[in-house]
Amino acid sequence: MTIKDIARLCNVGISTVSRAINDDPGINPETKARILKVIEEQNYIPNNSARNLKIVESNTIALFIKGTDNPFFQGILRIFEQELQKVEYSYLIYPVAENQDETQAALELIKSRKLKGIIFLGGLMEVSGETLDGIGVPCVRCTVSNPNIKAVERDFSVSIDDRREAYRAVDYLCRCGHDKIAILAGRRQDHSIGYMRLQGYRQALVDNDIAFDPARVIYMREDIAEFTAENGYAMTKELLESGTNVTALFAISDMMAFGAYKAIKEKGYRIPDDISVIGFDGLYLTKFYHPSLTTMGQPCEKMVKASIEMLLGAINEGSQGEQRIFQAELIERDSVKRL
Amino acid sequence: MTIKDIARLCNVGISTVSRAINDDPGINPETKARILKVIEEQNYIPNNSARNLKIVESNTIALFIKGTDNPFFQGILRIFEQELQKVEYSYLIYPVAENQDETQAALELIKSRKLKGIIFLGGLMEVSGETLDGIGVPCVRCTVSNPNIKAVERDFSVSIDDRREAYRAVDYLCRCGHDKIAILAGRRQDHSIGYMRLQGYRQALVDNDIAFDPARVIYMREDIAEFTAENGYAMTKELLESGTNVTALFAISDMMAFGAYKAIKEKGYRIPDDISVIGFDGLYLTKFYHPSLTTMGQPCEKMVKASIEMLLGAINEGSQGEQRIFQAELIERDSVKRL
DNA sequence: CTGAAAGCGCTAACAT
DNA sequence: ATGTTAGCGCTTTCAG
Repeated sequence: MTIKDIARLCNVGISTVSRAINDDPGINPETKARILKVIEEQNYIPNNSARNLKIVESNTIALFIKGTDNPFFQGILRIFEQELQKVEYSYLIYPVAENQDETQAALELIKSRKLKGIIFLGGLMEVSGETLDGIGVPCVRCTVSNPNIKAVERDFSVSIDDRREAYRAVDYLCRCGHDKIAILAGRRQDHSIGYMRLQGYRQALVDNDIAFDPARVIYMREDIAEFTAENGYAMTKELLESGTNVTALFAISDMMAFGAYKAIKEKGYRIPDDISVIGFDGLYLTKFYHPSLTTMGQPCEKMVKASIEMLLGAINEGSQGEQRIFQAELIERDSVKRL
Repeated sequence: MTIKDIARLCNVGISTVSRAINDDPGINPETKARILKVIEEQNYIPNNSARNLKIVESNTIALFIKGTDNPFFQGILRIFEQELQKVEYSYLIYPVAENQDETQAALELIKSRKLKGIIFLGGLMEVSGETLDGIGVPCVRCTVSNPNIKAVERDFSVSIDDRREAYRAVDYLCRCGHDKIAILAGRRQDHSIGYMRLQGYRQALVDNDIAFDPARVIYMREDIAEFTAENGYAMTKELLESGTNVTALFAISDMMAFGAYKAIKEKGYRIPDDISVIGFDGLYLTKFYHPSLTTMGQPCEKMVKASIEMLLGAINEGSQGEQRIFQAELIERDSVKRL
């Protein structure tokens, strides 16, 4: 069943059918109704590939997401879906596999779907601004902060300052009277958020006149998936069994904090009485742990809105590249004790 | 940059370029290398819409997923991604929005991408087998058990028997000596899994000579999202404040059990000493709650593999429709006390 | 307001 | 081994 068949069935030309489908103003309402009826009856569905091939421009933007299993992204994705509805562009969500090259996929989709712009969620940690520029349509990277990338003219990104927010988390612990603070850090060779959050931790210690103790830095296990509860659990167990004296724990992700909870409780310690815990991200479930987890909440809604706003600005007004850094919110709950 | 441009640049015909791109055996390796080099240099990317328009058949199957924010699906999705890699078909993941009609989307994609088959994850609760049959390519519904749908010839589905597994969960509670068992159930008007799991609960009570007490059935709150920790929290609070005597709690989803944990602990009760809790689904995080949550684990890996197997069977051998029902696994952990 | 016709970029016969 | 050509199903001038 093609447009031709419908045309024949209706005794009209195919362009008239096309007009009916595409809400073209210049068509007799009666003809249109008649055609639409036949289309309905015949269960005809236009072939999108053919349409995409022909059209010169679409009003489509895409959201690429790498790491659909990242719970932090899931919350963000939800907000995106909600916000993108409000926009005059149609959108498409493209989950990219861990080992897949999103730049390549982007190029492909831009061609075949005539994309107007792209938002990248996750991935692209190491990619240069030039590469992004080479994509040809405006791109904004959401929640990716990589200070190693120098900005180019049309580089858009929204993120938090990982170093500063980690600093704030640890500083908060210090101000609560803690001075034996451990960190559940990233992998040893991490140069991205894991590294930056560790930097923030160290600086906070310095500024609070607390000596840095390498024994209180637990690096992520290489043999377990990154940023998971499982890893946090193993790391915390390692810490607890090392006998290192600790009154508070900064986990660089909430998931890891959940793992830490488990390890701490298993050892019979109480949170926050024996060990205080602070997380990072502001996951939905932080409220539903006991005690509820104090955490640095990322301003997801703001970041999502900014991402969309920047992309539309770039598309519609050709605005200049911009790095927008948002402030996280310290969500004080019940997992940190004031000494 | 089109195939034509590449052809001109290489001084060959476009079909030769096409052959180079598509690994056609009948092409001089040197020519091919030369063309590929130019393609590389020029950053040429074939237009997929044009290709899809032209090709008669693809070897693509699609995974439609409705409810990307459902944590249970996330685990499944992960397994799917892993398993689909091993298959001789290429695949595509299509997240469908809550309000979107997946049947329509399916029809569209089948046309434009020449899909060979589809696996539906979530959604389609109410859809008839006939509708599915009308889609034209084999479809398998994964994790959707709806006894109201009568099977048609080419109806494929894999699921668990919600009624039976709920029965087993509650029966386990009974065998542990509990007779004051509450259920965190689905919405009042639920006719799907919520209803079936409630049925299983009631039957288990009957078979264990326990009187049914309506006060021990808490229906999901209408004003809160379904199956969430938040809802489970509110429901459990309601239960606890009602003064109803309860020694064990069956939550029809793990997320709701997480919410229940929170409510129970807030009231100062201990799990499992004061109240035992059993969940349903077997989420990753059940291990990382304290105490770890006893739950009816859905056999995700088996279900995923079966889904793929059935779909390929239908595609390759035109096999008959089939409803495959798997058994859940009672994962005994630390949240249920033997009285 | 409607129809005819020219491609969009590509693949797949069919020739050479 | 390579080139030529006819469409795939649709949108979009351009005429009527």
